[in-house]
Formats: sequence, structure tokens, C-alpha cells
Amino acid sequence: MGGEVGAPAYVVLGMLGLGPKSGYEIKRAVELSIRFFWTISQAQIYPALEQLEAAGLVSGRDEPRGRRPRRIYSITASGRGALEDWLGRDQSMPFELRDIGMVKLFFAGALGHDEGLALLEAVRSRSEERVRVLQVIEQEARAAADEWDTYPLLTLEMGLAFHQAMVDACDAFATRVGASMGSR
Amino acid sequence: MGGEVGAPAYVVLGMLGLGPKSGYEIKRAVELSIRFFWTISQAQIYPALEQLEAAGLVSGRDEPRGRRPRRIYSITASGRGALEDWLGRDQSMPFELRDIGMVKLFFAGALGHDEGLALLEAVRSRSEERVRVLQVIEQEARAAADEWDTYPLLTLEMGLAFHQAMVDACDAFATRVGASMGSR
DNA sequence: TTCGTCATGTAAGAAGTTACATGATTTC
DNA sequence: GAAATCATGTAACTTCTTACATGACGAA
Repeated sequence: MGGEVGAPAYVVLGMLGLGPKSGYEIKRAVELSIRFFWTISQAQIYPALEQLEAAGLVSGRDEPRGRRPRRIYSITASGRGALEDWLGRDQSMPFELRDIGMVKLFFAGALGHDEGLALLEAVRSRSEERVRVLQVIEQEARAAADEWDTYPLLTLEMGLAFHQAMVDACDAFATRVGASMGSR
Repeated sequence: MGGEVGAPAYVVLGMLGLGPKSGYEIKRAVELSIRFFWTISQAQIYPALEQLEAAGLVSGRDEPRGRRPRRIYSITASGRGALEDWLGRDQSMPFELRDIGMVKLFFAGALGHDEGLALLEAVRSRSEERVRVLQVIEQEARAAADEWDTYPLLTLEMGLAFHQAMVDACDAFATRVGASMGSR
């Protein structure tokens, strides 16, 4: 009792490990960085912050901007310990993928030839689009340098690599089936 | 009113499109095929079957095995129509990835050099393991031939391709950082 | 003065999982 | 005769999302 914080709380803790932030800023930071492999809603953040503070892993202080209330949280020494501990624990890290697109492809045999290929193209272009977005972020990241240090850059590269792999798999399949696809 | 079935129900419908099955068999079929990109629990399947039957998309008939009760569901003509319709709708197909491993990697800067590399290795070996499992399934699939027709095989290849891409990204990073990794 | 952003908080609901309950049949 | 598998069903719980409520500040 007392302890036992879940994954969302550790994500919040991790973000505070990069620097003091308000709940609002944490939400923004997630949107700007890990959103492609983790999401968190506002309604999770504020309770998580309370939990973390109660456990002594973060400390918050009020820093209102004018008359607008604001509370900035910082990671504590024991919070840093808990974070490192969590990162180090080789607890099960299930790769959770929930993809309607792949499900549909799996069932695409129920479709006619052309409709099947249209579905394939939809899945392909979805990943292609994701690759484009990630490439833009990559440009900005390399320009900004420090903000995105090596590990965040790695997760970016991983996202790029596997969506590119999906595009390639679609193209290989289309070639096998003998359809023209992806003009690029 | 009546309609408006969700994704889980369509997954059940898709499985019945491959042949009549009991709820129990549907669960098993999911475990044997799409489990890497979709899961469904027993507690979802039986209500979904009721829903689908009420909507006239499947029809169930009792086929007890001895004294053990059993209900086999078959897709109806209008069920097949609804399935094709769903597969064809280019409704948003968000790629939902929820991966604690990548989250941890993102925050790995909080760790020392060695601990960071250990985490990297954990993520790498997780995907490598998945590649191994998928390769075994691929062998069986190519041997069994018909059961796994082209589209299911495609989703298999996609899984293989992107986990291999993750492994490669880990190796590339490890090389960049100048550590020896992945002896393969 | 209106709109977008900053900022926090929560109530209600959807979606999904776990766990239990029950019992027949098959396999070792 | 014990254990695994077949088979269905559901109650309770957790987790997460959506939506609303409130209000200050800055820019147009």
C-alpha cells in the first residue's frame, strides 16, 4: 500500500526526469515525443502527479503566472532512483500492437482482387505517410541537436525503420501478385 | 438501434467468414493467427456473437458433442456483405502501438552507459525472439499451404519485416555507440 | 472582444481484462 | 482418477477516453 504506481505514472516521472514541468507541459511533451508509441490523456496525468507526490518521487510547488494558477513538479532524488529502477527492471515489456489495418489485410481474401489491392494500398500509404512525418521530425531533431539526445533519436529511427519495413513488405507483396504499386 | 457493431464483432465476423466455428474455436483461431496484432478475450466473443446474430449477420445452431453443449455459428449472406463492406470502408485505420520498451529506451539517458546498453539489448532480444517465433510459423504456413493463403501470409511477412527492422535499428545504434552487440 | 492557448480538474462512460462458475470429455 | 482440454457464460474490476466545467492570459 502506498507504492505500486503503474506505467502511466512512470511515463510522467520520466518526463519530469528531463526537467521540471507542469501537468500541461507534460501532456505537450508526450505529444511532441513519444506519441507514436505511447499516449496519455490529461485525465491520467493529474492523478498520477498526486500519486507520485504522495510517494515522494516528485515535489510540486505553485508558480502562478500572474493570476493564473500553475503547479510545477520536479523529480526528487528518490524519484530519480525509482525511475532508474523501473528502467532497469527487465520486467516483461510486451510489444502491444493493435492494428485494424493488419486485421483487415488478414481477412482481405474475402474481397475481390481489386478491392484487396486497394486495401493493401491503404495500409501502405498509411505507413508511408508516417515515414514522411517521422522524417520531418528527424530533420528538426538533428538541427536542434541537444534537446533530442541519442536515445530519443534511436526511438525515432526505430519508428522510421519499421514503418519503412511495412511499406517494403506491401511493395514486395504487390510485386508478387503482379500489380503496379507505389510509383516512388 | 440495431446496427453499429464495433471492431471486435467484425473480427469475429471475419473469422466466421473463414468457416463455421464455435465461440471457443474463434478464440483459438485468433490465438493461432492474428494474435500479434489483435487480441480478443472470451468475455468479448460471446456477447459479440449474440450481437451479430441479432443483426442477422451470422446464424448459430446447436451442435452438442455428446452431452456437452456447443453452438456453431456460420456467416450469412448479409454477414458476408457486411464484412466486405467493412473491409472496403477506408475508415481511419489508426496504427496503435503501445510499447513500454520504446518508452524506456526513450528515457534511457537517465541510465548509466552500461545500464542503457542492457536495456537496448533487452529490447533487441525481444524483437529477435519474435522474429524467431514468426519464422517457425512461416515454415509451418508454407508447408500447410492452403490454410494460410496469400493475405494471412502477408501479415506474417509484415510482422517479420518490422521486428527485423527493430533488431537492425538496435544494432546500428549499438555500432554507433561503439558497443559490441548481437553476435549473429 | 473574440479566439487560441495556458492551466487544472473531474464525472461519466466505453472498452477490455481477469477471474470465477459450471460441467462434459479426452488423454495420460 | 487426475489433469488437460472443450465449451459457455458472466460479475467485478481496471484502464483509459471523452467531455464538460472553469477561468486567466495574450494576440488579433
